[in-house]
Amino acid sequence: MKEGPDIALIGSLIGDPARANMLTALMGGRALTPTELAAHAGITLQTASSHLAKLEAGGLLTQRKQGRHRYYALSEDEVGLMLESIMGFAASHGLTRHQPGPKDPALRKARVCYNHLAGDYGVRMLDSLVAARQIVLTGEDLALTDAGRARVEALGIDYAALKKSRRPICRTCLDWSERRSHLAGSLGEAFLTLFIDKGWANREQNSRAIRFTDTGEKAFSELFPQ
Amino acid sequence: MKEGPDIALIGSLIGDPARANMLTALMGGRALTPTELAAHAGITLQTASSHLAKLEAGGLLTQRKQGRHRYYALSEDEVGLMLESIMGFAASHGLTRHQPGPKDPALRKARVCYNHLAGDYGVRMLDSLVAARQIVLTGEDLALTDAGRARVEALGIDYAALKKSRRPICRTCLDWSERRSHLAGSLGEAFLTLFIDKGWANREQNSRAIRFTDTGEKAFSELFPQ
DNA sequence: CGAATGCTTCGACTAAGATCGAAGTATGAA
DNA sequence: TTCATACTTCGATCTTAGTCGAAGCATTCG
Repeated sequence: MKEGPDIALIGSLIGDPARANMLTALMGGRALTPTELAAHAGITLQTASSHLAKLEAGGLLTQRKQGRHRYYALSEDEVGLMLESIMGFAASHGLTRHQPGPKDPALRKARVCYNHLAGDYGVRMLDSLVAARQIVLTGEDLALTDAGRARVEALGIDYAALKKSRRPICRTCLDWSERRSHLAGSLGEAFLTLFIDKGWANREQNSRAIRFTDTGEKAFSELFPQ
Repeated sequence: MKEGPDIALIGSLIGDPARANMLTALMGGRALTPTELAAHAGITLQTASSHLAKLEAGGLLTQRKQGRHRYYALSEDEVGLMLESIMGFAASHGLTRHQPGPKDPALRKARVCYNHLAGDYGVRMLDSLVAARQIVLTGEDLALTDAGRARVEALGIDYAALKKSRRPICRTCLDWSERRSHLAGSLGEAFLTLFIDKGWANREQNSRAIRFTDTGEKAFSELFPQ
């Protein structure tokens, strides 16, 4: 009868507070167990289990069994992008669940957006790459230039491996705190992994915040001048 | 207690089937009355009225009184972008409400995405503008080049007026049928208005589909070669 | 082999909210 | 003024689904 995709199903999955809390926790990028997710949502394990089954059936989550643990994670990049776009709208209307506290500035400075860097630092990184003509817009969203590719490989990122996968290498993702775009896609993920592997940045426990070390700050500023 | 924006509230607003149907109808770009929206959703006027009040309180809709009619519309571009991103996810998981019928190809070819052109034609238009270097990526998403500006003004679009408003002129919007970006923002809206004013294209009644006339097809192909 | 941990399933309770009939308000037309 | 249209508010009903206790699998460890 109606035309177009069914958004009500997805909306109702996101619309329950317990499920929304779990999804927000999973935006931190780590795979989490039902027990951990139940704690995040403030509900019992039984209830969490039923929610997780629904989220998985709806295609938002995937699970991986490992011993007697089950690890849940967001199923695709698209899920992260979709959630971030909803967060963007919610934030712009003052719909926040937290009283602005000490954690807030840290989140705005640098945080994980599922698997890549977001916040002020994420936006600065993309700006800098574009200013240096290492990334440009093509028909299919963003693309690495030859210069960009050389730069990326010099940093030790395996470009060939990214190329092989069917995932888009570069994507834009709308930042809810900055209200501008930052870099997502497999390259975005590779950059964040690089920063952490090099010891330039650390993920905070139970938070989406990313804390840069002093050397990390310096390296980041040199790599991505403003 | 939790950090980050409250996505549950927005999700629950979108999550009710009746409200989702109304929002989808409003993605057609026309402002609609409660009576019309009730018909789209298949509910009585009383129920629709209560839903519309909630959507307005949540910031998704605005209303404009005109005589004894009330016209509801999506409140901002952001709402359209958010809904389209959810539709993108839903469509990629086969969550469609319609049995693929004769209307479907028309929608994929060209349709309204709130206030701008989407579908194959929307994507082709952005591709062509980028290939001709009339639009490029800057730090802040897309931007018109000088060449692009001249082109736009030659077509009769009032660039100065677009510039004055606080709305972004160019924006990307992820297309759910093509799964690539097309042009949103005030320029995207201006282009669609132009096509309709020139008689190149018409909006179908009660549908998001856009039908190009023969002269419209020809003009479009010349303006935006592949 | 128990015993313990991690998780799911079942069943019953409860509360939130979607729905509509009926009545009330506002605008416009005759 | 009177009637009609468009919409909102109120109140009652009823379904849906979120919740947790209890019990049941599965896996690991001693």
